[in-house]
Amino acid sequence: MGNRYNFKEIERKWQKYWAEESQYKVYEDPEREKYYLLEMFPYPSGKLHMGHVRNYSIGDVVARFKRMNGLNVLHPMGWDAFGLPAENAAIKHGTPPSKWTWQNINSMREQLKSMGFSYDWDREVATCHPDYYRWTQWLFLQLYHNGLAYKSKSAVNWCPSCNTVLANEQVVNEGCERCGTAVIKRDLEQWMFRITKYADRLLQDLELLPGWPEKVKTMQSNWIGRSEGVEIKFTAETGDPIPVFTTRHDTVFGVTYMVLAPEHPLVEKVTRGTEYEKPVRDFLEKMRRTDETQRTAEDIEKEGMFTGAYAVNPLTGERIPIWIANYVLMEYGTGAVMAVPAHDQRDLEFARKYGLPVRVVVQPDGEDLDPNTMTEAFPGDGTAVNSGQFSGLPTPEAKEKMADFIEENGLGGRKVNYRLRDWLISRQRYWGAPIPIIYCDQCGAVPVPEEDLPVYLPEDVEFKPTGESPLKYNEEFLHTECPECGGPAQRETDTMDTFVCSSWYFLRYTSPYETGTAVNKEKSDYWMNVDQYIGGVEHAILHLMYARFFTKALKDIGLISANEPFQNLLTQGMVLKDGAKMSKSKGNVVSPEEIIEEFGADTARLFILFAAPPDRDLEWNDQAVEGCYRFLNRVWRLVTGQEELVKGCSSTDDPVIGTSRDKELNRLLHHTVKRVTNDVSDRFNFNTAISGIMEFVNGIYDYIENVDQDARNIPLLKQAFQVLLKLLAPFTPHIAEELWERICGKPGVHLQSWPTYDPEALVVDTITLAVQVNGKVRDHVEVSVNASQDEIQEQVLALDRVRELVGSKKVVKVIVVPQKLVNVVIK
RNA sequence: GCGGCAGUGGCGGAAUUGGCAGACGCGCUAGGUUCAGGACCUAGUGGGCAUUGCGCUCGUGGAGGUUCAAGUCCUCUCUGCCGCACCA
Repeated sequence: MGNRYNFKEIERKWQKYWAEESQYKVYEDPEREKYYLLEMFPYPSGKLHMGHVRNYSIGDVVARFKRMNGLNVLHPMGWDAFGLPAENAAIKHGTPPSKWTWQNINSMREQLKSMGFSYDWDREVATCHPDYYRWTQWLFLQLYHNGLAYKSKSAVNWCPSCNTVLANEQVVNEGCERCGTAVIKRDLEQWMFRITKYADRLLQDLELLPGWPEKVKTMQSNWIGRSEGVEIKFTAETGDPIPVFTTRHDTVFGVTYMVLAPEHPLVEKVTRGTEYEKPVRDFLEKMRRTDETQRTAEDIEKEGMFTGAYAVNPLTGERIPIWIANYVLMEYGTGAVMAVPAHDQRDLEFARKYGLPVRVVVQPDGEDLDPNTMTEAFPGDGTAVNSGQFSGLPTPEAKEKMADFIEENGLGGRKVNYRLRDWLISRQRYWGAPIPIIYCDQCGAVPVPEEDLPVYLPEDVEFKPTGESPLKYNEEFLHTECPECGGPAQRETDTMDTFVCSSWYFLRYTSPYETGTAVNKEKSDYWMNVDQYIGGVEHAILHLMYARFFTKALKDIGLISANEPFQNLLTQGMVLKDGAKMSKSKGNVVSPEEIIEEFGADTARLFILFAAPPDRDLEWNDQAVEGCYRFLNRVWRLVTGQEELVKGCSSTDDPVIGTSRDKELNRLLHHTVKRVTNDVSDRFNFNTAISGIMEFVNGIYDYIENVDQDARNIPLLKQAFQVLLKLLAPFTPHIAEELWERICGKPGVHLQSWPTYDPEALVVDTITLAVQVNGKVRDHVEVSVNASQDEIQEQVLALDRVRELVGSKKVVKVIVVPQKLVNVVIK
């Protein structure tokens, strides 16, 4: 091999070597401190994109760094392999989803390997493999037996284009998260996970996660949407109870009407046989139609209709009309609200539109609301008025007293409501883990016995052009025996939401070959929690909430000990080109393959880590990529240029420092170690870590250029080169290993201990202080590092420049900031 | 509307605890050196004014304030991005 930086040859060589040496294989070792580093596993779409490269490059730096710091690092990789694209490809090209998926996995695995990521490939999992989904099914059964999985008929979100139901979380702007098609409501019987049982803990335990971004915690907390209030029992004149949930029970004296959601079961009952029956039915029909199309409109007009019925306010005994309106949601609270137009903007708009009365029951301090003219509701705190014995109380107190009153008199009670819904996991799709349930005419829904798992997904299937699941027509799959009575029975043909599969994969990595259970408890106890999780912020709610739910549920069932899955979370920014996210439709995609081909994996990694801090968006810049390539060439020339001089890595003695040049280089060396260590370990600021290494390289060049060959301190240079390669190792592993082999005679830079710095070496004799006059820098002064404040002050005041500026003015005071500057204040 | 984040040269970004704004890199300019080929080396590079000097001055979205000292703290305000959005 010549002396040029031949990245292609080098990268291939070391990837092969590391694999042969099994350098990244790990075992549980109670003697050693563990570190579980995890990046979100990819969907095997076929090709790695820059987002993956960024995610996994960040992770690999941390993994390699922690390893060099002596930790036992678990760094696994796998495939989130079930999902719709495989089926779409099957319908389009006739390739079976399984074949398509495994081909993609194989080619993406090769691409990951060509980046030099240090995964323990022996722990690889794929959620579509029977050895994996068998345990997904098994976990479903555990949830089922513990009352956390149930079947229920309800109005669900249906995507007519994907031919499946969607979880609440997968509905974005009233459309399908995947294809954007407007979602419609259908009444279906579906399998659900009782995540609402964990609502409070999911919310509370966010406090146990100081290592998560505030943004993600806020999003989860908003999604859970906890609100404290009171449920009050209103009663219709028909005798039917109409409970309402409110957070403003202190305004109950201001209720002038009530509103039911259009889907509320009482609507039909109270209108049946009355003159209102037909108009209400027409209205509901109209609502249902707009529901499907127009719900995305920004400010849809509040619309409603009187039902002809009345209810009684249990606190006042007042008779109030019952309306229906589009702004009341059946899914939240009780599907009915008490309307207080003076203190709720929606109620006020509605009241004004339909001429309903407005009554003020809270007066703000120093104001006097007029119910006849007010155009904006007053939702704030004030003093209760027109509220019987509660009048005169400030809002917080009124809330307490009235809640007590309501409870004492049996009119209702305090209640906590959540926005979070149970997790609907049934999917009417083929390419997913079959739900292990059998339907028997005699016995009903019967869980598949654990010993019969897995319920295999048949792989030779034919797709209907309609996109309907082939499982429905697969006789062999469909027909079975009832495990209870042995009679003929049918299998559930729905599969599980792929988010179920990804809600526990981090546990499987801890014991991927375990055959007796989903997770080996001893091993997961050693490895869990994940110390650092890295991935895109787009999973802030769905995946991260589901994984937290699973962890808590499995802990309660006794399968694991962890309460939270991910101790620290880093959400990386997007990779942009020309200011926009890379996408095929915009034509601004840069493929990782091209970059690896042109500049090598080390350059790709270096650029992506150098161009921006990991949590920020990163703008792709071809020229800056070349800049990184030039830097690696510069490193290459530096080390190979001195190769003969600095050969040999056996001596561990510190070099003897003689000249001031030596001292300078030595100080830079220790300074760089300190800086890079801090940047990588505390802050994950790889961009500044790399700039530190660049300065170090510049410093070594300076030394070589300014010191004659025979005057160079060879032990010092040796140390400098070794430290440089160790610092580079986590970022650009291949070139670091190649150059290490060249100067040390054998490979192994990644097995070295991370360098430490000597605080002594950082100490200098003199330091340069900035000299300010009235806060502006006017001069610099060199002072002894031991100089006292008085000595420094004296020295500064004696400076020509300072004396000139002071002139006849008076020195008011002199501020000396040690190590930094001196400010002379004059007047 | 509510919540979160951000705004610094031509560009990506530094400034970790209030202490020299612009590290490092890209780009650009000039010079050198090879042109064996994605070069390399040296010097310069925020604006304006001076450039026979070493200096002066303005400058971190905007306006105020606190301080000897503010990108950093406080008040108000503008802009952009992201998330949620009839949740009673």
